[in-house]
Amino acid sequence: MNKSKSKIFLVDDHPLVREWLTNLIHQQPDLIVCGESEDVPRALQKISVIKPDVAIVDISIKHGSGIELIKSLKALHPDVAAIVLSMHDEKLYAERALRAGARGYVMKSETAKKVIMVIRQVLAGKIYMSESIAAVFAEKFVDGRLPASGSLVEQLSDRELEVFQLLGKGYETRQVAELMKISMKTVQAHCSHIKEKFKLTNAAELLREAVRWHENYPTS
Amino acid sequence: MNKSKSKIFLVDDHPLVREWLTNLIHQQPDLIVCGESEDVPRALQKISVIKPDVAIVDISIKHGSGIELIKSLKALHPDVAAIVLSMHDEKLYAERALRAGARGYVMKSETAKKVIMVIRQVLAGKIYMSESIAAVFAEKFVDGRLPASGSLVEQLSDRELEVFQLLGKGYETRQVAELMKISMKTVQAHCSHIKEKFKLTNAAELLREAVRWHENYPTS
DNA sequence: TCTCGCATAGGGCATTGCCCTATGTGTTGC
DNA sequence: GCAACACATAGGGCAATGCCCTATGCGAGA
Repeated sequence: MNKSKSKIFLVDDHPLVREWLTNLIHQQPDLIVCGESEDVPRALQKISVIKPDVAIVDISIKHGSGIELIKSLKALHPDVAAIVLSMHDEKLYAERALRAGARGYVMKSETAKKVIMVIRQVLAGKIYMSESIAAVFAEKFVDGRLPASGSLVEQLSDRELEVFQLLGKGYETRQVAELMKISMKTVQAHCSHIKEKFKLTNAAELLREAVRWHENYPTS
Repeated sequence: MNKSKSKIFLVDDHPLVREWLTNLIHQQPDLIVCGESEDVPRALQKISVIKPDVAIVDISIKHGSGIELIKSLKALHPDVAAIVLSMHDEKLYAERALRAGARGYVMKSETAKKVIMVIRQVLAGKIYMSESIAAVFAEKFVDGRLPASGSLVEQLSDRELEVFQLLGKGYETRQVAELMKISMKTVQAHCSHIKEKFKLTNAAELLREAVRWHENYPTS
């Protein structure tokens, strides 16, 4: 049955990007786009029906983060290989994504050729990451303990980072809770942990740092 | 000379997006991509030679912001109409972009059809913005006649500005009150007035604006 | 003088911040 | 395989703050 094409599912809230990917993939004789979705809940729903071979996921999608989707995928559909397609610099998210279970990480600034190459590698059972990310991983293997050599933000857990980003956009605690679909209490707990990690003493300083960071690394 | 197509110049550091736009534009009989660039300096250089009709600019490009590019374009090549194509929520940047001289603002989450529509509107000499952004502008025109030239901060009274700056530094209301040797109640009143003037709805947004302003205009 | 913006501040209720506790779930280490 | 740990989740409870309304004194203009 070599005739059957490998099925790719797209999760991205930019129609632009979905169109581009669809075109690109349909130019390949052995690949086909079997579905797409704009948000996490519908992505999970469709994927459980369609059972694609690969899911290409944008990190910063509406209604839940791409990282959460990848974790869910790994738990619910371990046969579906996730590839992250992000517009963000890989240093910020690649490690989190791969830890969450992604099998590839490509930036949107890469060429079309490379995207296809990554899909093929992942279909072949390999994991793709850029040389620079591979170097970071290797270093951490050798070194062992990782005392957050880069920015403090790397010390944050995935959910803490999400809260931090939303705060940076100017959302209140209540709004963050609604967006993340969790209790305000949990958001407050995340805030508390972020403050500990960053050695901040009050909510105003947390807000300031979140906004500062957001100014330098705008997300979605 | 109806044969000559309108020339579009692309400034975006994502090859993906440039490819997509090029394809899209070349499907139109009256439009053509006349050049592209990944960063601000080379964009300015090429534009001064090519003299396109429209420049489509990503806000968050490497090596200088899109806003700065638009300001330069307006100063150096006022005949080149700038359209911002951003992946960021318009509330965050649309106003800044339009103030800087952009004649259109489209999010990358819009459809291809809309992008082309905006290009055509701008070529026709119109300014395009979404309904929600237009509403914000209209409100500001009707409600408060804005000195426009320069920052909104000029609308603030002296004490309000002091509060605003201290908030931007990450002080809490209580600390601001202590530093200014006034009651917390007064600080809250100042905050309330600032929020009115800036049309902010809650304390988190006020904090965000204060920090942003502080980042751009550091005081003492 | 009357009005208007500004700075000051209190009252009062809803909301939030902040500290403590707690549970379930992975992961890591032995 | 069990213990320890980090993480995500969330409730309880009190103090602090946010936010709306009201109020006073002051100076600048009409």
